[in-house]
Amino acid sequence: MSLTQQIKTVTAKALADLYQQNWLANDILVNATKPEFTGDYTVVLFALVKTLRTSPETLGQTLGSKLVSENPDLFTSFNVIKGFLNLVIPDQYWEKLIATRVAHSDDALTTPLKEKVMVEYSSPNTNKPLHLGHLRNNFLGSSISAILTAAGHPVVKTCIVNDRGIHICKSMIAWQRFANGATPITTQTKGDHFVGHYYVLFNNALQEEVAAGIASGLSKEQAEKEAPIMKAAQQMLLEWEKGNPDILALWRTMNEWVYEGFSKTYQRIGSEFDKTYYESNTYLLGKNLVQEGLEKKVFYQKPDGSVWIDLTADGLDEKLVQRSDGTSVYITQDIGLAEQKQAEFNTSQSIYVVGDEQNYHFKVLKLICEHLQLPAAKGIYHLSYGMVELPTGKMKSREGTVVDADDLIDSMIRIAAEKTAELGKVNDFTPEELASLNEMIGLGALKFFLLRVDPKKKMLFNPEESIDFHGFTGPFIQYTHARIKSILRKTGSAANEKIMESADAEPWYAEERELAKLVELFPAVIEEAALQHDPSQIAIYVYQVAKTFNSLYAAHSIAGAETNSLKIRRLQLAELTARVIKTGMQLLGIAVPERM
RNA sequence: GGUUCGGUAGCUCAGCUGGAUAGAGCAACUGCCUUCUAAGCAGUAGGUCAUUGGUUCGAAUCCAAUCCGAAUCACCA
Repeated sequence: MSLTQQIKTVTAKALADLYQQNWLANDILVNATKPEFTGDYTVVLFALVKTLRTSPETLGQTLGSKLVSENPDLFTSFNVIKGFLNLVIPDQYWEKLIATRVAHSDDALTTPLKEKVMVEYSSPNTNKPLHLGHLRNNFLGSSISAILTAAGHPVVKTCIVNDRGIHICKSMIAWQRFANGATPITTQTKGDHFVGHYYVLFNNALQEEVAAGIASGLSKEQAEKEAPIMKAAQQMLLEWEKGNPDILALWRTMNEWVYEGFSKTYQRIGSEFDKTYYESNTYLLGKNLVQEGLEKKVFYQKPDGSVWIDLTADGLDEKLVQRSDGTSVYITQDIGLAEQKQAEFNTSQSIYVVGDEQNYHFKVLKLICEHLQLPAAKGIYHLSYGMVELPTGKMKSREGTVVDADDLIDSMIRIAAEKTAELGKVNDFTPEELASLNEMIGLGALKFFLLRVDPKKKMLFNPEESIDFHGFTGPFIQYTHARIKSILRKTGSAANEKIMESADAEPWYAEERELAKLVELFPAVIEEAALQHDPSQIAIYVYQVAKTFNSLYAAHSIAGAETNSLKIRRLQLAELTARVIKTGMQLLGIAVPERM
């Protein structure tokens, strides 16, 4: 149990004894004491005063003395200021805490097994390479999976690849017309970029045709509809659906090129999946559910044959679930896939990591599944995240304002390499070690940058300013880890040393105590991040840990501590800090170096 | 227009189950490397928490209205 939880529990018990009133532990507000006051944790009394009908001062004194006298292992003293009961935790508590923690190899993961959850993320289209927005998605998806795993949930990671549809046909048409048989190999291009290039060529050609159409007197919409290359793409989609072997062969080939490119990027950024679904296999799912919905009278049919659901009672609109020509729409496929995944993995929660532009879609998806009384309905959870914007505004692939994922990663690593060379601290590294370090730092900076912000919020990426290796950044934390490791290499681990218990034990310095408090919090932080589906809480926490350690480092010598017991204490704290940083960063998908 | 989300320091972001004098990083300015890694530490300066009203012992946090911004409301995915 966490320390604050213990404080809440004993406080609730004390209140019950004193006033014969029952409080839930969680009704009691316990905060970290503000630095300007004496104490470590503070019970806020105002809320209690009302029902107990005493003054805050009286309650504080009564409660404080009872708490201290009955829990000598938790509190040494207290003071009451206004409505705040400040409690002082004894040094022995911290002494015991680090001794226990340092003896366990696993700092975070003490939680029992919980329900199985599914995380679906990444979900790329196969007509163009990944960009910055996909990176936020991938980092969030892998991080939240790691966090849930650490919190005790078995996790199934899935990915749905959008491998069919008009957008792929666009790349295919353009390739047929403009490529002259070129391939990623002949052009020495990464496959996803190669295919993306033809998507761009398609749009260029379309623009020209639309311009010509407008010039000849058509409206913009008409011109787009009538453009020959667009018609060709639509024709191709029909052929694909009919199973035209030539089209299917080209489609397979081009998708393979893309997958080859994707897998390189995925490997580099550490995205992996237990199960990959392809839309070409799943897009017909859900059709039977339309029938079922009609029978259950959840859906209704319009005269033209289209099928709808009326969600006005839920505050939404009427929503189409099947076209008048009998083909299914996006939402229908999603219902079908949700069912399939439920049947296959039977998870209690299914988390979809998808941008907030689809908030409405997922609201509808969940509602329809509920109306159909599908087993999957309850567990659907949309982990909605905000768009990544540039100083110039939203990224638009058509306008060429996207930040390409591979390019960005390369440039982050290049900058890391420049910085590493400039500092010259690892000149003895082999070229391989150096490359791996720079990759660690460059990717660490990028991942941390994208994960340190609350997922729900949109965020701004400024290429000039966002690439920073100082302050609240990945490299800062990696650096702190390397720094600790450097000390431990020189002194050896103190994990197995025992601090002599003596009456005149060294008192704890403020910096040491702050660090111990943070270390104590780690499991609770993981729990909360898992509950909120929010990696940024881990990022903020790990940063605090690193910062606090650096303050301690600057204020007190660790290896050269004044006494042996102080030295052991600080070494153990340092070792725990390194471990917390390492596991914490792992939860963000970020590796941490021994030296940098 | 409806719905949803957001507006906190020059910039990027924390804080939001109501609690003590609103915090970090970047940028600016001062100091600190002859012993543990200066990708660091300590400090200065920077705020009408969009606005107005309400709820109460207490509001950045809750409620209402207004202003500004974004997303969405397709027989697209």
